[in-house]
Amino acid sequence: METTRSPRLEEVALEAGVSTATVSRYLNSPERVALATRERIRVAVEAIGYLPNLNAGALAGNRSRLIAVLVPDIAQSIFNDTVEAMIDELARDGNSVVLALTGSDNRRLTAEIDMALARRVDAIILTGIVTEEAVRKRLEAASMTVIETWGLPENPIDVAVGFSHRAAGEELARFLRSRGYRKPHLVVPRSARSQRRASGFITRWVAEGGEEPTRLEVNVPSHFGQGRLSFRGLSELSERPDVVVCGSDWIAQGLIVEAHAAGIRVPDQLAVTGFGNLRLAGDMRPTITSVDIDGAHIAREVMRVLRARANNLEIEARIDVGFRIIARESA
Amino acid sequence: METTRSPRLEEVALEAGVSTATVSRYLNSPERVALATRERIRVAVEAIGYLPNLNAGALAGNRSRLIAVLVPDIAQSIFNDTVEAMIDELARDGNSVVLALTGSDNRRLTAEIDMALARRVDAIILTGIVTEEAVRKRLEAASMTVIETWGLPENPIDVAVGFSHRAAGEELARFLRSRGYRKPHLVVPRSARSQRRASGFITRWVAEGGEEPTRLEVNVPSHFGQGRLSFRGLSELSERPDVVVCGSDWIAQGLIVEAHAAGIRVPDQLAVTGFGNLRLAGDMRPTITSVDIDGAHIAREVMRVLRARANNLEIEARIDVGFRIIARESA
DNA sequence: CCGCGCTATGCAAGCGCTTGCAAGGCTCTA
DNA sequence: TAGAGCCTTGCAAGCGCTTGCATAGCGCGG
Repeated sequence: METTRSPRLEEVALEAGVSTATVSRYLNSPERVALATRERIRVAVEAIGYLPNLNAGALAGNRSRLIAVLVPDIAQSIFNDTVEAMIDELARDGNSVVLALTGSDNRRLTAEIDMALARRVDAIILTGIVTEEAVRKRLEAASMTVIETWGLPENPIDVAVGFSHRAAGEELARFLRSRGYRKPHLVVPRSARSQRRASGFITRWVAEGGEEPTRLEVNVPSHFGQGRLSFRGLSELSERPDVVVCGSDWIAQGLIVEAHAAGIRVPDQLAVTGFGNLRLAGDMRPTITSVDIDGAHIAREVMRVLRARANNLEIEARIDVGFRIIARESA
Repeated sequence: METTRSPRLEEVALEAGVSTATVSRYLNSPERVALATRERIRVAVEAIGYLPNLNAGALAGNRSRLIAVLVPDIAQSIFNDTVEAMIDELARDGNSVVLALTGSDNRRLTAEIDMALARRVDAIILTGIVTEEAVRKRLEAASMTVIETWGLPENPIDVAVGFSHRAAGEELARFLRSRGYRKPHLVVPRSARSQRRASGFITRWVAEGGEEPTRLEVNVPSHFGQGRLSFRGLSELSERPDVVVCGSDWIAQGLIVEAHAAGIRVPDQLAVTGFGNLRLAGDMRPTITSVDIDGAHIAREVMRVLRARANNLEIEARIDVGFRIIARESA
């Protein structure tokens, strides 16, 4: 583990016969350095094998190029596509992502936010809406770029990039109604988002003359196994539903597998919808009708926000990326 | 976005009537500060709402408390459990994780390694073994803590925490042989790890008197849809296998679904095994026989390595966390 | 009552960059 | 040919911490 200290900017400057200021400029905004000088520095950097010390840069420049991304989990997360797309985009711009896990625990959320602030990250990206008031306050007090994704609250802490879960629920209700279903049953994960969708669904469904749907709540994160359990729960209902609206594709998938095992044909005897349009939704047999959220789109909008902020430009506080119902075989 | 600069160590020191050195010590090793002083500083920190600037700390202390974790992807990754467990453990120790995505592209891997070095991370954690020589060299040259996980190479770059994929393959061969299967078919993702397992399986299978298994290669990351495709591929074989050894639980799951759709009973007419023992393996119908890798165990060992390094203690270069075959209904 | 060995604290020199300011050198116009 | 204006570069003052070294205070044995 004994190493000679890694080369500093100064060594490069010496080698190239310029000042450290010029090398710094070359590294951060090459267009401000004359072409010939650029080349000399390039050669020097190469020769020395110089790698800048980003911590020093962050301190001096008050810009860390570090973005905190806070998610509940990654083992079983509907956000993974979005997070992956964001990390890709951010890396392309020379940023690094500090990924922090919050579970569904506000204490952990708070702790991770403090950590992010201590790191002086350039922005904090949250998946989901922050409901807890204390957390909101803390974030607002920091007066930094905070991006809430996947949700679209009335009053974002700073900026929100997402879609209306309520609208998604309503749209789904309309869709199923138009397909002639009569008796939906909702399987709703205990997250603010899912609850909102369910609420939208019910409102719309009833408004269109349907009778109040039955519902079952399940824990988050939702997973395949819950689908199976949910199916069993159906037998306890006084009347069997004709369509089960699941809070995630995993639940839908599990439910379909269990239905088949019980000899029930999907969608003939029981229709099913999922949410998230994970890859498996299109691969499942039958393919699963789902609601698609374009993670790459969210990532691009997040980048747009970040770039706007970097250039002191104005940006909308609420960016709607929408959603699409993907009609497939299961409903 | 106009803010007054956030409070510095000095303000806290002033408020508490001590020097910045003492506050710094309080923050980093409280036991070195007298009890009464401790309390005064605690109150001052609280009153001021002080959050240390970790970038400054990293620069001054030559310790970033930043750990880079490099994975191919997270959208469809068998490592997610392990990564999640590592992030949890690391956060508990006051570290942050910089998550970088490398795909299966060596250029990206190299770029992300450089980024990690520029950040002066305290350690780099890789999932999977680094095969590319240039990358190895770069990492060795950095002479820092580098932990390769999930694999167990003969000569780790620095430290490896994982298991022998070859042994896992061999063990699976032995297991299936003992269960009386005669004609296995392998579905092998194009990753070094999977290839190694396949190779171990074949060697062992043949050594035990079996005939050379057939095999199908699939792209990484593997997913549910490939399972379905793999099933269809079976019909092209001259003789139908009695067990399909899949490179991941997702493939196994997809294959089972497709088999059912084709009216083939699993495991009666066709047995299936997965790999990774994801949650769904236990939830699937039939439940999937799989190979369990204990992500939390890997995470704990990684922490042990990190702590040993922090205290300049010796640590084994190869830490075997093993694997367990979980026999379930599907094979 | 002195000196030794601790413990608790302070002093101040960095850590390796970025950037505001200023100056030198050019080009171009009037 | 002088001045204006731009481009390029250097100077040097930080950015907010950590930590080696020095010092002060204290208890205690001789």
